[in-house]
Amino acid sequence: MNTFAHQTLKTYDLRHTGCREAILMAFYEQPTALSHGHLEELLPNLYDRVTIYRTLKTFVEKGIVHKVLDEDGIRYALCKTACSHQHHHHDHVHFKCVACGQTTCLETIVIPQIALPNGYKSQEINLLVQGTCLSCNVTIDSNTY
Amino acid sequence: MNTFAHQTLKTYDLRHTGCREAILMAFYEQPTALSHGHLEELLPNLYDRVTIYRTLKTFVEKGIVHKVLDEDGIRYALCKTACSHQHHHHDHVHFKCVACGQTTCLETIVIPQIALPNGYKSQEINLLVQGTCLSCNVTIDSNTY
DNA sequence: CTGTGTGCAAACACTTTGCAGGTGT
DNA sequence: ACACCTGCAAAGTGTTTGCACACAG
Repeated sequence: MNTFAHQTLKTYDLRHTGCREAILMAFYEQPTALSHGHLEELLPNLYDRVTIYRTLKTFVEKGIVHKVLDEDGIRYALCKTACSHQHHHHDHVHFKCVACGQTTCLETIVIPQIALPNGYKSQEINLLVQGTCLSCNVTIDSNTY
Repeated sequence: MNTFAHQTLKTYDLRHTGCREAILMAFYEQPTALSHGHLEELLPNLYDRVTIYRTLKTFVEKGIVHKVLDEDGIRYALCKTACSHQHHHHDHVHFKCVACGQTTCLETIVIPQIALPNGYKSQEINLLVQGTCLSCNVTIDSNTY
C-alpha cells in the first residue's frame, strides 16, 4: 500500500481502491499533465475506461487534481501543496511543448496582475504558454550543428 | 451581398458562398466567441453540421478566426486587426463569465511578460480569465439590495 | 452489513471522412 | 470548364449513464 496514495485518499475522505491508487501513483510519478488516454496506456487493461473517467471526475471534484486545457483536449495534473483542502487556488500556468507534446505545470511562476475592464471581476486565471521545452531545445540545437 | 463578408473572403482568397457569409456575419454581429453548437443554433437548418465544421476549419487555417479554449470546449472568435494576413499574432486574452457563460476576447489587454524557466522558449500565450462580467455584476448587485 | 466503486453494455455527443452532385469564378 | 464547396451517410472518437455485482470500511 503506497503512502502517498493512502494519505491523499484519507485526507479527502475517499475509499482506498486499486484504481484510485494506481491513478494517483501515475500522477505522482509523471511530472507532466496526463489525459484520460495517457492513463489508459499507463494502466493497460487494469481498469475500465469508465472507471478512469469516474475516478478523474471524483478527483477534480475533491480538488486533488485540476483540469489543464490545451489544443489537444483536456488533461489533468495534481494540485500541489499550494492547493490546500479548504483554500483551493485556481491560478495555474501550464506549458505545452509543441515539439514533444508534453504539458507541464509551472508551479513556480506567478501570474502577473491583469487589469480587467471596469466592472469585471476575476475568480480564476489560466495561462497556457506554448513553445519548446528545455530538452527539446537541446535536441534542436545539437541537430543544427 | 454583405460588404464585410465579401471583403474578408476576397482578402483570404476564398469563394463567396452562403454558408461562409452567414458564419462571418454571425461572428461580426456577436461580440462573443461562438462554438460550433452556437452557430448551429444561429443558422438553424440553413447549413449542414458538417459544412459548418469545415468552414470553421478553413477559417482557422486562413487565420480569419482563432480558437478559444474554455472548460466547456472549443469556441471561435474573429481575429481582429492586430492579426494581419502575414503577421498573425497568437497572444489572446479571453474572459469567460461564469454567470452568463459568455466568452469574450479582451483585445485591449496586453499579456505581461512571463519569466519562463531557463531553456524554455515561448511561441504563443493564451490567457483565460474566469469571473463575472460587467452586466452580470450589475444584476447580482441590484439583487443584493 | 451498508454504501460506494467497478465492470460491462449501451447510449450519447462531438468531429471527421468519402462520395456524388451542385456552385462560384 | 474546372476546381472547390456542400449535403448526406457513415464511421470514428470521446464521454456519460444504467444496472448488477464486488468490495472497503
